[in-house]
Amino acid sequence: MTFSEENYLKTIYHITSSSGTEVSTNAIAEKMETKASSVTDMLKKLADKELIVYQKYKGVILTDKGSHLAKMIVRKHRLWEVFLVDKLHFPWDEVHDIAEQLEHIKSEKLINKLDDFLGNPTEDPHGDPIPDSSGLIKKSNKLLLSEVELNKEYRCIGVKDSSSDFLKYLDKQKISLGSTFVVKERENFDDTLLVEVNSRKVTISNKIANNLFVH
Amino acid sequence: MTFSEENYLKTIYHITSSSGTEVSTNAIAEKMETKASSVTDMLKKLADKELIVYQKYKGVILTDKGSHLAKMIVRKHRLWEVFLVDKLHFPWDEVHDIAEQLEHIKSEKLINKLDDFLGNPTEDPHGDPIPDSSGLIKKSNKLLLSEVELNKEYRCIGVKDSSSDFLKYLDKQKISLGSTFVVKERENFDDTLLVEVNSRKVTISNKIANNLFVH
DNA sequence: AATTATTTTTAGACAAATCTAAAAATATAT
DNA sequence: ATATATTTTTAGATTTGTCTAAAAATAATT
Ligand SMILES: [Mn+2]
Ligand SMILES: [Mn+2]
Ligand SMILES: [Mn+2]
Ligand SMILES: [Mn+2]
Repeated sequence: MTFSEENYLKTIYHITSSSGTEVSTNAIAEKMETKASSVTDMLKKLADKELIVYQKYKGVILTDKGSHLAKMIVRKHRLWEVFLVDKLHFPWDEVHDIAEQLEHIKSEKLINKLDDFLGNPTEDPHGDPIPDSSGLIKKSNKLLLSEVELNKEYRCIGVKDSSSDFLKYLDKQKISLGSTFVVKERENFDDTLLVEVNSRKVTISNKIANNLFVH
Repeated sequence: MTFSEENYLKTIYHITSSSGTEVSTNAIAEKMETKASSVTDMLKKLADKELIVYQKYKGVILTDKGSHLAKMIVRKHRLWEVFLVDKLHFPWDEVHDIAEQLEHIKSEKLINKLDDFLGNPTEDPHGDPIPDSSGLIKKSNKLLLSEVELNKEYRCIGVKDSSSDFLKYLDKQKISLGSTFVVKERENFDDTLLVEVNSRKVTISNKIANNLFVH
């Protein structure tokens, strides 16, 4: 598999797991910042290799084979992210781009040894689950901070958006995975929250609250 | 730079540092297992980028810029090899192929952090020197076991050939970097050596002795 | 139901990296 | 010095992944 094929597969996997249904040509093109015509070309190739089921104009879904391969790429991506943060002490907002490269390194033995070296982590630095070597994903029942009850204690377990901008904002507000949240007030007009973060009062907009997973 | 450009640059660097003079098209083609015509095409590209000095039919040499870039690729290759052996406990004969992939990962910050994480090693698992971040290489005065005096003690500090076959042979004979050698006898007919390896008597052919660096 | 808008696919072009076959330059041998 | 052999370069083709522009299919509106 080429880097390009792997990137398409991973993108289709990510869109599927949030939408659930068939993935459209345009949705792929948008996420990959490429043209729809390029996507169509690649879909034919992936269909030939039986990694996706593709019917003209109908969108695509991954086959079992394609889904497994996609999960293996995600596994590599997230394990490398753990390595970069835990071992090399990269800040969590700088690891994604490097992991985009490392996820294409081909060696099953390497990734399994890396997994052991890291202590078989189940989550990456952004709280996303790491598939195990057979593709199994431990899913946690997570809530968005925006949907949470007042005056109950929650722990931050992940971020929905892991853009550098958002992660740097969280650093500035001293919010990280493991922080405790108690929502004290919800402003009716714009759903802004008044939250105690590790007992420190912080005002959090609805947009921010919509991108923080808690438990 | 593309992977292909990096591989050509590295190959030219390696041939230069053993031969010293201009590198011929055919020498590159042979080492890269490709055709001379493909090499010519790439040489034009590298010359356009001022990474090599190229005159038709005259062979090539690296510019300062090209030489520095080549050393940075070698640096990455060897640091990753150290990581694989020291941290992930790969056997030393399995790391080269994986490092061939990892050497193309682009991030200066990554490689410098990796360097620190590994304790700034000066040599890779095969005894080859690791250029520092400015391209400086600490060179050691090493001898081949085949050229050594009788009844003097030497230490194994590197291998010239690092093919899997040779490294596995050394594992079988329990020879590794740091082993002590005392050559007791040299057979005149074929230069076979009788060597005490860590006080254990071993017969070593001339071909083997020609691929072991000692000090 | 017919028209308009959007999405998707096709057709054809292009850059990168490779190849084969042929031509040109250089090196070797008689 | 001439002929022969080797090395290197060019010419032209191929594969992969991309693009633009146009055509075809599907979806949304009137
Ligand atoms: Mn990521
Ligand atoms: Mn992540
Ligand atoms: Mn190597
Ligand atoms: Mn090495």
